[in-house]
Amino acid sequence: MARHSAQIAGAKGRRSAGHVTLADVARLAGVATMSASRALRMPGEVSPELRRRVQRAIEQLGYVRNRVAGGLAGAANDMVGVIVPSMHNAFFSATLEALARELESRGVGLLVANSGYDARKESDLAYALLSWRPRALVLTGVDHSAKVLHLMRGVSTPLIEMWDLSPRPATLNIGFSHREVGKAVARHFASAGYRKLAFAGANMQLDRRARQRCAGFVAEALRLGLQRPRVVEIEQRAEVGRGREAAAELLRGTPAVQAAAFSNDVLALGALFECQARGIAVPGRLALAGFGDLDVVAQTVPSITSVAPPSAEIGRLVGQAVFDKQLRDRRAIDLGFHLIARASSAPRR
Amino acid sequence: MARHSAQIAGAKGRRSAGHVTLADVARLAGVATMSASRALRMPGEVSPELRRRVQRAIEQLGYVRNRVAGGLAGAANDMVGVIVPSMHNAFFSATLEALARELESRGVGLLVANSGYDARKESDLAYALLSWRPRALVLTGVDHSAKVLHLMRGVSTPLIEMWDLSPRPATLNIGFSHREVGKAVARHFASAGYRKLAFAGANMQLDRRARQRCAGFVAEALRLGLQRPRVVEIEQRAEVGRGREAAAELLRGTPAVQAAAFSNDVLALGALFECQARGIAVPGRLALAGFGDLDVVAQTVPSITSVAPPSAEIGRLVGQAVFDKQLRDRRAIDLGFHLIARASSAPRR
DNA sequence: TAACCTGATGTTAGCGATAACATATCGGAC
DNA sequence: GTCCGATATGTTATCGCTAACATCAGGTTA
Repeated sequence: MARHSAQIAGAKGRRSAGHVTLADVARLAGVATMSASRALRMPGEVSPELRRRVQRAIEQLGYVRNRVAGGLAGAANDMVGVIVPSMHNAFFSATLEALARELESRGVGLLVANSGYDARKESDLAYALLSWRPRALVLTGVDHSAKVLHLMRGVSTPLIEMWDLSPRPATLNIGFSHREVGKAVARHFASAGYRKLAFAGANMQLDRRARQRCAGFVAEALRLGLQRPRVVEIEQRAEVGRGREAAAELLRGTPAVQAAAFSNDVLALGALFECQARGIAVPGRLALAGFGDLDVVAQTVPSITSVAPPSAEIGRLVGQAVFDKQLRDRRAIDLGFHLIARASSAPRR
Repeated sequence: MARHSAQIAGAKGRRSAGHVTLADVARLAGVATMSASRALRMPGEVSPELRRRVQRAIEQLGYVRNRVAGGLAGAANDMVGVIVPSMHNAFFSATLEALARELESRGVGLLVANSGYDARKESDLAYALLSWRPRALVLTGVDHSAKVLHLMRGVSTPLIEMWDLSPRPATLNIGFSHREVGKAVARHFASAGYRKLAFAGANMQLDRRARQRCAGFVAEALRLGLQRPRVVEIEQRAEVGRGREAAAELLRGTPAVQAAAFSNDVLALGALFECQARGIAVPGRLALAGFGDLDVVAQTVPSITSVAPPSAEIGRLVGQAVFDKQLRDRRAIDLGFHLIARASSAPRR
């Protein structure tokens, strides 16, 4: 490790290895390190002359601020850690993008990790992220292993949970009720005249939110006096191919299902394609509804009914909560959702 | 927030604010701070007794390692900065996921930012990421503003460029040739008997890779003696709706286009839906091909021909390059791509 | 028994920045 | 001319950890 940053001083060579430090800048500018630091962080509080000299030295040396050192020294560590179950998922990407935008505007970085819906991995990742001393830790969902909660007890980092609401939140929850989503879809089908319903969900053992949507759907159907919806569980991640299989499965059974809700638009899309391949009329013979309001489901033929979650809104609000203690002290923020009725579930007859 | 984890612990309570430090742990364990540090980082080189005592103290106090301090002290700063044009894009998500997996296995974090295809934003973000002193900086593409390159000159951080190959790489490039992709699609159409070709691309002013695919497509069509393909430029981001519009536009012209390539599967998908809506036979009246090999295009009816980029492979290799200097010294790694012929471009007649 | 390893643990001195405090410097009021 | 306060800059002491070196047993070897 290069340690001799000797600096002949008279001839001001740049350190051969490593980065330029603020002290190097200050030396070149002929001022104290602290003055250089101030010139950078509070340009309004130093003389124009000092500002100019420091600026010139910075450009000359190619100095890049070192936030690691800054973080240690007491300046807030400007980073936020986020764990999502999957980055591949368009929902979470939209949230991440909005969150990143919100944070960037205040010079805060985004440290992301994905748990792959694995609780054990989630707690490992939470530890890893906390070891960077982020300003806040953001987790997806509200059901975490005891290990994660125990971890959080030892540190002063605020925890924010997103994309779901807990019945009894122990920290800030920003999301919406997946149970209500399921109920809304069931009501929608019922009011459009469909009586024989079904629900197909992927990854429901691991994805509590999908499970909740399913439970809400079934409960509401029963409450409305319909027969208990058939539930098809797919033990894998949501993929279009799985949606096709689920649709094939639903079409096999008797009595015939009239309307099927899916835990995810990706599955609903697959179901539509399966119907197209078999020449089954949608919604005539089978009505469909998804979840997520992916760009694509509005454009299919027929277009697919879906529920739009407030993905970007969640990201934005989480970003604000990072900086706003008052906001963080609210226990739960329900951002709601929108059911968007489209051709795939047009009223019967 | 529950704060009173007071720990009467004999006499020595935990510091009222902030986190537990390694010194606290060492004190409780009755050893020197350095010994605790060693017990954590090189458990094989300390006595079992010491390891046990430190471990117990850590559990008792809920100590969480502070990598910020570690980073400053000289241990490699275990973080990698990545800038992608968009997180919403499934291609880059797959790369990020693979990269994250590769890094996590070695305890390295992923600091991500998205530039939104904006060069100015990219250079700002590059600065912000570098200020965390990452182990490496990973950028998407090979065309960066002079500002970014100037920035890199001042620091010792390795730069890795991914998802494209430069004709004269100045740093490690891990990707494939987008020009070759365009050529391959043109050849595929030609060999399937299509003579009148077209290319529709989104965001081509900003997305050099899409531009290259287009250029390759056109060049190859000409080389094969076909007439110059019609090119439709969409001045926005790729969306399914834009694909529908592009298809409508293509179907309007004369002479009739027989086969259309799209810069992105999302557009191709839209084009298929537009054809479905208008009752236009695919591939009978119009053949289609996309790029990206999204999960969904294999399942549509008819399925859509696409080019599969090595998204995950790129992430994996970038992850390896971060740790492997020898790998990094290679200038370019061409991972190639696969054209997957499907029903949407089946041979004519 | 002294000189010499060897392996385990302790001590010291930073890493690069910033908070808190100390010290100019200047103009104006008396 | 002296004293004051306001503003601008410099000094010192950390922040929490780890590299490098120092120390100290306990067992060899001659």
